[in-house]
Amino acid sequence: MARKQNNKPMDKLVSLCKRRGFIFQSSEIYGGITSCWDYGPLGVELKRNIKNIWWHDIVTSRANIVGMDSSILMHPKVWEASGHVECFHDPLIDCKNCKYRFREDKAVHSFKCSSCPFNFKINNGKIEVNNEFEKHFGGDLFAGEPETYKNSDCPNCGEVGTVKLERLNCPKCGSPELSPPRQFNLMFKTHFGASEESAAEVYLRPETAQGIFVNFDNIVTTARAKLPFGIGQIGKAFRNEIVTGNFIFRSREFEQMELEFFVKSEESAKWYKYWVNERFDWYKRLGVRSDYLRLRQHEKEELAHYAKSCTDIEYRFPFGWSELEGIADRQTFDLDQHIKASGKKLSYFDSMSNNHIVPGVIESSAGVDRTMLTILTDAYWEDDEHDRVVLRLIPKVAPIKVVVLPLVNRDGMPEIARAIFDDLRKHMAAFYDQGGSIGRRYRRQDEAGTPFGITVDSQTLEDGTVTLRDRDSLEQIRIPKDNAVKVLQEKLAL
RNA sequence: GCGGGUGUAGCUUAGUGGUAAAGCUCUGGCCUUCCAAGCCAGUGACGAGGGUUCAAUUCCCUUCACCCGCUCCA
Repeated sequence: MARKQNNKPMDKLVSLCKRRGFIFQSSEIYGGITSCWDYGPLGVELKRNIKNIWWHDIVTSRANIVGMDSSILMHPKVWEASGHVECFHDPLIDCKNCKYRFREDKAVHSFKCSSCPFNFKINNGKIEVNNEFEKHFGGDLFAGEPETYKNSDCPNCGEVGTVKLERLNCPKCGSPELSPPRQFNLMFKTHFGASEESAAEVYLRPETAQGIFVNFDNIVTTARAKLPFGIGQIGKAFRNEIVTGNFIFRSREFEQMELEFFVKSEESAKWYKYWVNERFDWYKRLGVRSDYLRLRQHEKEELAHYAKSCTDIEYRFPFGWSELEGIADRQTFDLDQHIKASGKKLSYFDSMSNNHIVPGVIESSAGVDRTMLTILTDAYWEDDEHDRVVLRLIPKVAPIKVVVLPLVNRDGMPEIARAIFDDLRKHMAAFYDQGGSIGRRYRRQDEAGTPFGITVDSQTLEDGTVTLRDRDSLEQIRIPKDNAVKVLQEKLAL
C-alpha cells in the first residue's frame, strides 16, 4: 500500500503487476505480510512458462539429465551434514553505536582477576596484555576461544577460577553499548507431531540441492546413470532472511531451479565452464537484453570453503546489479559430507577403471522468482510515441499468446471472433475481449505482454481474412481466419 | 536488526474533529469500421488496533506493510 513513490525505480513495475494481475501482496486484506507475494492469473502463467522452459532445456531435452522432486521437510541430520545448522546457529551482537553486527566471539573480551589487578583483553584472536603481566603468557601471545578464559585460574596471583569476563566491546568502534547476543539462524523451524514439546524439531529446506544429494544413490541405481550426468529439481525453499525487499527479489519463501551435474573430478573445470556459458545463454534466450546481463566470478576470498570456483549471473536491476544464479564447482564436498554423516556409501562405480569414485559436482542454482523479476523488468517499456506501456515478453514466456477482438460489437463480428477464439484456445493461451474501443483493448493486452492480436473487421465478413497485429511494431497483416492456429503456432515456435 | 520516508478507491490526487471529493481505470448500456474518442448509469477507499473526545480518516500511542539507506546474504 505504499504510495506517492513514483520516483522510485521499481514502483511502476510493482503497480503494473498488481493492476494486471501478475503479482499481489500476500494476505493483503490483513495488511500484508513481509516479503511474501502471491502470483495472480497472469503471474502464474508467466512463472509456469519459465519453469517449463527450464525443465525442458535442462532436464527433458538432455539425455544425461534426469529430474526429481524431493520433500521440503527432511531429516534434521541433512542440515547438520550440509553445514546449514552449524554455520548459522551462532548468536550475533549488534553494536548500538556503529551498528556493526558480529559474532559474540569476535567481540573484544576484557578479562580481570577478581582478587588481584591482573587483566587482559582478547581482540581479534590475540591477547593484549599490560607489560607487567606479559611474562605470564610467555612470548606467545596467541589466544584461544575467549570462552576458555572464563573462570580460569589467575596466572598472576594463582587463585583458582578468579579470572572473570569484565565486559565486551565492539571490535570495530570499541563501544561497550551492545545488544545481547541473538540467534539468527536462517532456517525456518517447525515440529513433527501435534504437540511442540514432545515433537522432533525439523526445518523447512533452505535450498533444494540437498534433496538431490541425499538421493544420489537412489538415482544412480534406478536411472542407470553414467558420468557425467545431472539431476535437476524445481521447488520451494525457505530462508529466514534478515533483510528482505526489492519486491520479489529477496523473499523468505522462494522457488529454486537447481541442477547438480556430477562429473569426474578431473573434468570438473571443463564442465564448470560449460555450465557457466550454457546458463548465461539461457537468460539471453529468454529475451533478456544481453548488455543487462553479466558474469561475475567470485574472488578467492569470497569463495565458500568447499567451492573451487563460483560464478554469479547478474542482472542490472533498477536497484543495481544483483545475482540471479550461482554456478559453482563444489567438488566432492556435498557427497563427502553425507558419506561422513550417514555412514552410507554414496559413490559411483566407474567400470573403466574398476573403481568406486565420489564424483565432483557442478551446481547451477537459479531463482524462479528472480528470473521472473528479471524478465518483467527487462520487458517493461514505456512507448511514449504511442502513449502506452508494453511488456515486451518473448512469445514463449508471455502469459497470453494471442487476443481475439471483434472490431465492433455488431454485424456478426463478435460471433466470428468468438469462434476463432474457441479454436485457438485449444492450442495456446488465448484471450477474448469485446469491451470498449479497439484501441483500449489493444492497450490492455500490451500491458499484459500479449504478443499477438487477431481482429475481426468488416473485410472478414467479405473475404474471411482477419488482421494479425504485432505488439511491438504495431504492424498488421491479413491472414485467412482459418489459418490463424497454424500461423500463430509457427510464430510461437520461433 | 538499525536509521529515514510513506500509507484516503485499481491508479493519481483532494479534503475534514461531525464517517469523504475528483480525474483516469474498471463494470453494464448506447454509439463506434483499427490503436486509451464520445454519451448514460454503476461498483469502489481513509492499512490495523488502542487512547483522548459527545464524536477520530483527521490529534496521541502502538502495530502492520511498502520504499530508500545501512547491515546481512551458506
